[in-house]
Amino acid sequence: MRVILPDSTELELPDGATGLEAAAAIGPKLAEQAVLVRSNGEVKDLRQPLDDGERIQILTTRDTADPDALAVLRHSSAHLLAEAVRRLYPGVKIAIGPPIDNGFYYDFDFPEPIVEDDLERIEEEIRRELSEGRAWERQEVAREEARRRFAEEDESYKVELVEAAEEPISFYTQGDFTDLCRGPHLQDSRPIKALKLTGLAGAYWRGDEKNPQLTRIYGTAFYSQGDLDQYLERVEEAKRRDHRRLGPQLDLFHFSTHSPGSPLWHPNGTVIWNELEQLRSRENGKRGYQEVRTPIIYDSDTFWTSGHFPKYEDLMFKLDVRGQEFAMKSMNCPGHMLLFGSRPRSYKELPLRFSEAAPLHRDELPGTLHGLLRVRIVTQDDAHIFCTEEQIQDEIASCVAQARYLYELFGLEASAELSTRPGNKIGTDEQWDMTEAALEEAIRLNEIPYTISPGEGAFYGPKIDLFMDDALGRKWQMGTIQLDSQMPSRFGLTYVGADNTEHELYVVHRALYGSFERFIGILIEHYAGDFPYWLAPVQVRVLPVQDDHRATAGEIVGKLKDAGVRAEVDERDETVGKRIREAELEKIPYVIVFGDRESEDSLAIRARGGTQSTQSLDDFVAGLLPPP
RNA sequence: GCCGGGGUAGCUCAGCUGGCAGAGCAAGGCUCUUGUAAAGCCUAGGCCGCGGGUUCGAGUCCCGCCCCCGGCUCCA
Repeated sequence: MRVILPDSTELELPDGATGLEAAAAIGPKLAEQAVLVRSNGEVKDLRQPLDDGERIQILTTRDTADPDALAVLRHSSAHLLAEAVRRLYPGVKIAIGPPIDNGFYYDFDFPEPIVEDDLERIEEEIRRELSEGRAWERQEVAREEARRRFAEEDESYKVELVEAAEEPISFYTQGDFTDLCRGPHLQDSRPIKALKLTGLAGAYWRGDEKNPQLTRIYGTAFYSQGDLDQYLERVEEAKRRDHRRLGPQLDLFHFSTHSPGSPLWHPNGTVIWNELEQLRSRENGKRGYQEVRTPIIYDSDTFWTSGHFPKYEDLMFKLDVRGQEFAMKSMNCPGHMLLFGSRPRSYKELPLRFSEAAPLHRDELPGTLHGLLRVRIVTQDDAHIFCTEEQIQDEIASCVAQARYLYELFGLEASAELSTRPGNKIGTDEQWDMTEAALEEAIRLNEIPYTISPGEGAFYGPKIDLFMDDALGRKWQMGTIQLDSQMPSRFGLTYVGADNTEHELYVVHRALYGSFERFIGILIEHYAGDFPYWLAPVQVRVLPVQDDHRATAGEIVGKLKDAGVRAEVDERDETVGKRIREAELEKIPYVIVFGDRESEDSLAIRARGGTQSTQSLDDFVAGLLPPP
């Protein structure tokens, strides 16, 4: 048989040859450094036979940054971790141990709980394994045999996995440790040059909180110590961008234990909020949205009608109002439904787009709160578009386009997730075909990378969720665009068509920032606090050099303010160097130093970061960019 | 909510096996009249997260609670 190499040359091999044999046929050094085979985007273990005509690429220990090469290294590292834990903690049960984005983990069921300090001795044990050296053997076994072996060892989680495992079922053995595993794995442990256990956490078996909680040990591994050092440095750098650190530091907001999960916005943070609010208002205005204001609290009947109580009751704050139960809204839909239903509606009014940025209160579980990214007061840039069936496609497309425009404005990169029909859907398959296709087309048209989550849509319609990463690479849902016919019918809403009869009404729920809180959190990390000029809380600071420059500096600030610039003077009795340093730490876009050498026709402008120029006041103001 | 780690001055942190609570920066005062990332001197600042317990004595040990951090679950 023959296989095709990356440079398109063909390699003649005996039938059934493995990746390792292919590597050996090319050169002994390649065989020594090989870690896995990639063919058509899939990865294969070196010990598995190749197919005739297969296009293959052999990855080696020198492909240190290749995601597949790293994954295999980390997967093998996870097995070393399991081996170590099994030796150190008799009676432990092992669950699963996959590679993940920045490392790997393995889940265990310990007879006695372990603590963080235990990681050190486990890591030592792994180091010992590494110095002894380990090699991986692959073995394919019958399901019954696999089940028997794990049952004998009392590895109940593995028995469960065997039931669900796809054929062929394979085992990998290193040292005296054998694990059920699809592979691929390294040939031996020599390429693992750097390994570190990074954390300890609880994790539910199979991700279901009804299942027992296991102990997850996180780690990471690299082909070189330098790569590990670099990775740790990147993590440190990311921590410096953390909005929970920068927010209070830049005097944007803080959290108080008197209202957990609800930020208190300082003047600086409020400036940013208001700029975003105005942007929202301008953009919605251009697209035919109408601003509305609806109540924060409603009686319980409303939430039974809307369907929020059956599903979200335990995350809603409830109130006793003179013996009657009320609740604070966790979404704007009910108010907008009531507003729409205040009088009969004609097809001539549709589409009708109501927008409102009202605070929503959600009683999120304490353990889930996370700075601005997960809060109990959520201010969505919400809107509900009431429309006919024929208008759905255009309205969805327009929402996605607006989201894309918005994100590009900030240089943010989003990814989308399309959630399709669930098992308990209502409506016909033809309707779902139509609406799912409409949503997918809108995403594709706007060139947003996306994945499909089959069955994750609401029972009344499919949805698009838009995600972004924080500084540490964690994904957060931002915008959401959801199609719905259920809510209007729950509130008995229809419209009168040209034929003078009532018709089924559709509504598109959409938020594009997602929430102001989360969006600002992401922006802080995205810019690392260096906001673009139009968002910067203080845009220009003027520093008089000596006392007798204060008067003129004050006049310059006055003129800047008249021109709409957020300017202030820093006339504190500190050296110029100190005041510049502080302006830099506060990340103010422009500093103007004003002394004997300057005049209004010739100002010394220092841009954030240190570049200096000389400009007249008028030229400087003319060069400032207005908000988008 | 669950697993693990934390909470000491406005901020960053030290405080060994229980024995008078500390540093740097920030703040306030004074001196200096200042030129593109930190002038000098002085001063003040603490319910050691909250509540209970053990002890002659608790920041330190034990129990409960709150909040924060890393995850899980959940979610904009």
